[in-house]
Amino acid sequence: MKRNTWQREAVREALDGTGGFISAQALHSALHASGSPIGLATVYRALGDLASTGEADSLQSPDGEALYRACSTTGHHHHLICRNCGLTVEIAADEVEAWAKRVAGEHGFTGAAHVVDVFGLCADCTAAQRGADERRADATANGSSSSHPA
Amino acid sequence: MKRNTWQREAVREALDGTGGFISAQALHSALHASGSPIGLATVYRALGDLASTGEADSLQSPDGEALYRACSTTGHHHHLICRNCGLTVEIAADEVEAWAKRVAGEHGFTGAAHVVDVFGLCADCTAAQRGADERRADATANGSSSSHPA
DNA sequence: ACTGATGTTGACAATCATTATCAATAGACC
DNA sequence: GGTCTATTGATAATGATTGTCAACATCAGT
Repeated sequence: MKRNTWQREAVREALDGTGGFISAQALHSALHASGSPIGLATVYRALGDLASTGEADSLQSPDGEALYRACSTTGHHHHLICRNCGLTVEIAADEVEAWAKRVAGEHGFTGAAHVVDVFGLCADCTAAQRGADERRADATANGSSSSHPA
Repeated sequence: MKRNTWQREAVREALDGTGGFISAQALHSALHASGSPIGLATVYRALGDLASTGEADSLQSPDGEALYRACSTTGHHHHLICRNCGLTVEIAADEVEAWAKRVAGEHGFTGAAHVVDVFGLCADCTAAQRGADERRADATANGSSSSHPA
């Protein structure tokens, strides 16, 4: 049988209280910081459960960490994520759904699923960044790798 | 200075000889199997280099592994990947590019980048699967998790 | 409220991918 | 060939995640 424990609730609430995506480790730290003695393994389990129930979305950060987020829509949707502050906006993408299905079909693929996420700098971070850029004029290119996203 | 070593060539060729995406570990095993004494660390380094040069694309598998692939187009493109056999088709997605840029703009985001990949079953695997489904009538739902892709 | 069966927890060990270390090696240019 | 130094590779180190298992807490029935 499925039991309700304060630990699971704690994880759910902590996740709700977070604007964007957060890693299991970070969420555990946050909970600890706010006085909860919850164990790391439990956080992982709770997040896994939430993700499989559809109550939370998960994605892989470019450095291989799993990130979770409590989403308002239980249905299908995508994300627009600020790569600086983590602010996340849920977006519908009917066009893209259709496109994915069509492209898959054109190549004989069935059971099409897709991963679609947009990363960028939110308005606030863009402003902050611009300020920073003006202050320092070092033209050093950023060394970030992560080829695929573009 | 940048030196040319047979190791880097070996990795490049092994990657070229692979249809779809492959993990660093798997590529290393493959190289070993074909008699190359190349070291694991070197495979990681070579793949990292290829990825940062744009000669290879990389993405995160749902279980947190980094997968690499030698792509014909050095420019920007996306992938249609068979989740069963790994067959990969490169696809252009101008519509999606435009969509991503527009959505980002609508929410005040700048520097929009995106991750767009379509997973499915290729024609061959679909056929094979259908055959298998007919043979066994166990209606057990698949237990796969991985919430987000849809 | 009491109790028993069992789902759940949490500390820790184990695993797995990836990165760092560093002495030995081998390209590139003379 | 000789020198300089980027590169290699065996191994240790790191970091995220999962497995283990005894102790515990929850829920249903009383």
